[in-house]
Amino acid sequence: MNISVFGALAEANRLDMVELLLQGPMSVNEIADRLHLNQPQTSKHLKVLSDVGLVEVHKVANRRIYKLRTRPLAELDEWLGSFRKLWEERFDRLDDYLSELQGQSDRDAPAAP
Amino acid sequence: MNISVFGALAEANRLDMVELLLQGPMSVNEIADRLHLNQPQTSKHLKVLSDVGLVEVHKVANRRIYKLRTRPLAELDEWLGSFRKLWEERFDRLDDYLSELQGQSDRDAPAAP
DNA sequence: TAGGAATATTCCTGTAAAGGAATATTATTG
DNA sequence: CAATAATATTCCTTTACAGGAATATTCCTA
Repeated sequence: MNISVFGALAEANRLDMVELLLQGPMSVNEIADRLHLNQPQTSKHLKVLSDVGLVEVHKVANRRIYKLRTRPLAELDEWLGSFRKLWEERFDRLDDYLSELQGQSDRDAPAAP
Repeated sequence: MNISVFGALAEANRLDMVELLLQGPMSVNEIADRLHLNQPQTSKHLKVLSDVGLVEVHKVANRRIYKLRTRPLAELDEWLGSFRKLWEERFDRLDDYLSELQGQSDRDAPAAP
């Protein structure tokens, strides 16, 4: 898992951008307008997103069209896969750990409290 | 989506902690040892994880056992769901957007320059 | 209750990063 | 080529935060 993706998404405006771009590719000014940001900030944030591969740019005449890239999100999804069993199957090794802590002596453990 | 989760995971040691805790609940010193961190740093990072709900603590005698919480990860998974179609079905609204930009006038567009 | 684990907290410092404002750059169009 | 639209970059200031070191706290045990 590329940790920089988390860093990029850890900023509110950038998270908004990513969600906005779900609607489709968009120019800088369009993004700025929709999110009520000024243009320089928008460009800066887009650069961060671009650096971590969350968006790609396409030059079209005067404008730069930013488009969401699926790859990093797919990788995030994959990473989450390791954890998915945590909530799909009941996962609670706490009890195991606790009895392990106590020297796992008492063989006849009590039922679930 | 709670953005603070991204913030918490945006730090390498904390990401390591979360992945480590996938193996099961663990005490502070155990975590510190395994990740080659000192105890104070470990406690600090665990506090951050705890504040965003990624872990929960159980007091056992002298120790504090930290355990992964599924909720925020499940929510992250759910959030990702909005994007999942991006890579599952082909998703490329760029062409649509481009022709939309050009006023969709010229029906017979030229090939790539 | 004193001593000692296990853990949390505080203080300090350096650094990364966000926002504002101004300016530079690139490309279009007349 | 001049003027202008669209976007990127730079400079500055402020703030958040990670790491180190020291210390406080909590809880067990003899």
